[in-house]
Amino acid sequence: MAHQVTIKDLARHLNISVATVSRAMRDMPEIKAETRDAVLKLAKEWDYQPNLLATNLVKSRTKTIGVIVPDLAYHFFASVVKGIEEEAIARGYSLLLTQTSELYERELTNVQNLSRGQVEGFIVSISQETTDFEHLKRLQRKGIPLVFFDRDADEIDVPKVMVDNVGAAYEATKHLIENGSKRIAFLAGPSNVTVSNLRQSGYEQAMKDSGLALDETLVVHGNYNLQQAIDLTNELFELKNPPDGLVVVSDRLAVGAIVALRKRNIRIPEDVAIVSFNDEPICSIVTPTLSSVAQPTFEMGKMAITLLINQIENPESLDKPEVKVFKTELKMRESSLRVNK
Amino acid sequence: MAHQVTIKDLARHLNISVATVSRAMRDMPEIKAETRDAVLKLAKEWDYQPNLLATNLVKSRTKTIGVIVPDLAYHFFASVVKGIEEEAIARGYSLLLTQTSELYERELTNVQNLSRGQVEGFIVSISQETTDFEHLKRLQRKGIPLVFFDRDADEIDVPKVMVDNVGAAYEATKHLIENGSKRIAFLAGPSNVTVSNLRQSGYEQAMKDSGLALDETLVVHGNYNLQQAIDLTNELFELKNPPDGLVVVSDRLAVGAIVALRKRNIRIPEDVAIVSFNDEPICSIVTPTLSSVAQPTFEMGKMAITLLINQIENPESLDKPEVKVFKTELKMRESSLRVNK
DNA sequence: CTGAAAGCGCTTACAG
DNA sequence: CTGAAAGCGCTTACAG
Repeated sequence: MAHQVTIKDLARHLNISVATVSRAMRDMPEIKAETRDAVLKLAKEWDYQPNLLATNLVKSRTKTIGVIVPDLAYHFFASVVKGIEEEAIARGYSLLLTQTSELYERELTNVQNLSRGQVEGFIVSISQETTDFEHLKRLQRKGIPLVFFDRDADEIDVPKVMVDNVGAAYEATKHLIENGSKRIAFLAGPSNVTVSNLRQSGYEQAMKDSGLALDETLVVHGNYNLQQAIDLTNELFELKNPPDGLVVVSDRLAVGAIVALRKRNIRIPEDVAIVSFNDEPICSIVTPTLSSVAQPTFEMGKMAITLLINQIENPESLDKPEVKVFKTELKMRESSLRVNK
Repeated sequence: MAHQVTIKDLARHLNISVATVSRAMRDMPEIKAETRDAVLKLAKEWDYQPNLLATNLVKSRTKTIGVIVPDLAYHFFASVVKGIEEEAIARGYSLLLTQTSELYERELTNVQNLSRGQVEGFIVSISQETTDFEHLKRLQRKGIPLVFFDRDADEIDVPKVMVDNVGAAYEATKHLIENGSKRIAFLAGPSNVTVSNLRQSGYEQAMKDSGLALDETLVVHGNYNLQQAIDLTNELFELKNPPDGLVVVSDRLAVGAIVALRKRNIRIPEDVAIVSFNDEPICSIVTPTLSSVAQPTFEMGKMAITLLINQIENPESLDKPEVKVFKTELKMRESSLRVNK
């Protein structure tokens, strides 16, 4: 077929104007039933559907939202995206879904491309590499609505969907302490990722409050790479005075830690108790099963898009941007539960 | 800010025509350097970027490809998508990424929306539920290029990126037989998923060729749900004559089988040897480590988009659509290796 | 080197 | 109930 069929083709064939075809296609009440039926019949026959680019251009609306996440292969992000998607469909919006693979460069081009008229707003969780937020500030300046979830930029004042990372880490650390750990290490993410830093401060607070020593050598930073988690764990357990508890910033890293500990024949939880974050399905599958802090990912996704659509549909609202903080839940499993303390 | 800045705003402010602004923005050689610089300077100052909807509309090109997969939370799909993405970026194309959540309805609306001028072609892996292929045939009729990977529609003759599922399953089954299994069950996917059926026939062929009985009660069908895998495994091991080998259509299901077997205190691989498909990272993490058939996901993604771009850029080519079949590799791990047969 | 005009495929006052 | 015209924000022959 030479070209896609357009409204003009239909109009010519039916000997009516394009305006009438346009109205008939959208079932506008003023169109005579006969005319409408003829248009619809031919449209069906010719597989005609209005070109969205044209429609969006004239309406200056796309009803589309850009979603930018670090990596869809992370269970956490895939799961939040599912929540975003459900609500988007329910409210008649479409999603333009992109991942940055944790690269600043990708984040930049994704934001720029999508902001060229393609989307009405953004939901973003920033990449590990991102330290320059100019591309996001530009959105603000242009008046394009933006919502952060999980990984945000402190200096950008927009609605955010977060969990109480400090409190969650505090609770997780306390849990290890209650189960008899005294020398607790923290396996952190990259030091520029806010989420990791917040969890670290919750950990530190819990240690202090329990009168336990804070040993700087017990806080180690990695990215979200399995092999690096293994290496860092090995380093920790080659210390003269190795830890007897481990708070890990994510399940992904905790699994690395478990693999390393198994190889070293260090028993979990007897020799070292572990708790981590995200409660991915793998927590119930790995041996020993892994204690982890669950986040309400689906609800977080729904909230993120709700806040965004609010901005889109009430642009004049002068309210201070809301920061929604969701409750977490510590799921206790074998890796931290010591039967005999 | 009231509205996004357009080419007209720049033209008016600089007292030149929109045509000149348009040319300057694209660095066309005929524009005087002075003029160009003035335009670029103001564009930068005002954060102007050409509206993509308008550009695409007039060019009748979007340089964008629709990617429709069942679920991005499946490691296999996320990984193929990464391959697609790399190559897309390298060739100057963008991706419109959507997931169907295995729902036919979503697949339908995704295909329809994107085909309204938004993309120049599709890469699709069909959902579990899909049995009606009309929406995809429509793409063909409209001359919109289409490439399948992994899960295809038999009756639609377009380029496909597959692995030799029959051969891979044959090899996997033979491997179990060589390790002493005689009564081997097959934990299949939904009976309308081609990939599952192909693997099943490879399994059956290997059984026959080895002179082993094919017992219909040992072939059970599930979807890709963990709990169902557990249930099906339990059913298999409540048979009077339970299996001593298990070929599982995917790692996701195999993990369910392992969980069920652990609970029943059935030893792996001593009592039952297991091999599955996809070689997800979890295979090296679960206890025992899981033997699995690896597919070159990244290369498959690159091939899929290469075939698609070929179609887009050489629409007149009359070649018969290619079906690229990639080699798999059986990764042998603890779940199938019996030291003493 | 630059501009006026036509056009991409639609929608929407306005008129009749 | 329908059509002609203008316009969404661009690009591109064509003319000068």
